[in-house]
Amino acid sequence: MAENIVQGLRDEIENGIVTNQYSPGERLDEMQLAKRFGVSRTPVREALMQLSAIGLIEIRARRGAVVIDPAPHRIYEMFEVMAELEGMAGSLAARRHTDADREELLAAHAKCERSANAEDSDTYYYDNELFHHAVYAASHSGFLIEQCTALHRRLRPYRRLQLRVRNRMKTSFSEHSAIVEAILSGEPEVARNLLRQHIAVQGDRFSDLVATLAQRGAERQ
Amino acid sequence: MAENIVQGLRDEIENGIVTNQYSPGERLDEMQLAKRFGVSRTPVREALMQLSAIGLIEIRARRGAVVIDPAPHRIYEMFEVMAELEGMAGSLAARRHTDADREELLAAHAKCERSANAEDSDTYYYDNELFHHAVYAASHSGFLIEQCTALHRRLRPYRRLQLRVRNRMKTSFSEHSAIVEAILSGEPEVARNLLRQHIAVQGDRFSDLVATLAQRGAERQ
DNA sequence: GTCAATGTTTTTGTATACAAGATAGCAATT
DNA sequence: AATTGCTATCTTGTATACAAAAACATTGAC
Repeated sequence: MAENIVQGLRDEIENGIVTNQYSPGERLDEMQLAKRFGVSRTPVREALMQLSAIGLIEIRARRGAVVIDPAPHRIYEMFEVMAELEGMAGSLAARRHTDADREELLAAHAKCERSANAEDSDTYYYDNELFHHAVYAASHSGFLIEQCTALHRRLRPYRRLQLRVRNRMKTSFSEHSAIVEAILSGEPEVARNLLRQHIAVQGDRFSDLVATLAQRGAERQ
Repeated sequence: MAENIVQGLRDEIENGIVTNQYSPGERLDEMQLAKRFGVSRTPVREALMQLSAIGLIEIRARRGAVVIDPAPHRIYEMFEVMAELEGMAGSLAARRHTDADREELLAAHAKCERSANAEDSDTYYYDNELFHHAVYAASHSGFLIEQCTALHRRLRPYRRLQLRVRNRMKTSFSEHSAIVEAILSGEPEVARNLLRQHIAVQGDRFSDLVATLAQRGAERQ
């Protein structure tokens, strides 16, 4: 579990939250986690502290930590900001990408094509992450890459839900094609707008999101 | 120092970093901080953990915490992202602002005018923060407000430095006027672009930034 | 039978103790 | 005189202990 216990705990718990193993609203008991991972409360507390700083859990004074359960409109807002940041990354990528970036982007895009054709949503989910990271990397802005990566992580659970919607994979892939085209042909504003559209949860996609959230809530009961 | 010790320590230390009391690169000794604030190492460690998650300090395994010393180009990247987020806030504000938002914005703008005319850079620094927060608030996107506020905080030390540059206050204020105009007359794209320009560290302003950073470095010696 | 009050238990918050790794200083050898 | 290796000390990382607050249950009264 990594050389650093706290780091490892943080990742482990974060993963548990992202994979819905710890559900939104669930209380995270320090002692329980400590016993489960075979450590004392101290590193557990420090890991929770970090998750709280990231915004994944909330620590209320003397009442312990609970997994944050954001309202649908808040998730919408998060996607809205993500859309803007990815648009920015795409715009910079169109201007700054190197040959190596080009290869990375095309490779990720090819992987997405395979998994989309195979209708394999788990693999597509993973390949899609590769694709987006390739765009971030091509922006060559270290800080932007960090911000995008962090927000992308935080939105993981919902992104996964969205893939359940019918045909979303195919649509997503064809949007990717246009994005690749815009970036590689060096059109910053086109790339920005396409990425914005690609990420934003607009129109029907918002009701889809709310519906899948409700479904997940029901599955938990 | 707040009801929550850890929270208080975090703010206190963060403030120390922002005001350059703890200089970039400086080692933060847990025992020293504990003695200074009259608490044990435990809450100090937890506060440092949080600062590390925010990105203000770096904790290297078994080597303690040091204040992060970002390279100029990284600060530039941070302003670049800030420009984009503020642009987004301005765009949303132009579409969504209420009468109350309008009052807030105009009030903050008037305060800026007074402090700019008085050539009082300390007051202007503060009123300028009010103004930008008024823009964030008018966006009515809770998540965006949080992100903007967090990044704004992190950029505080450099923002302060920039006001030292000759005439920056007057220029800043006249840019504010155009921004207010665009937001209140409901022109999202104009507001976005004006805010982007207002924040971005472009052209001469980048060399000004590097110069003032160097100056501050010299003052520390 | 229900509500309230009090006592118990559980859990968080902080302090301290202990272990292990890193740094620095000193000595010895080349 | 410089470099390397060893030892001592200092600092971090983790565990445990103790205090205080909140949740919970039990008992008694209406």
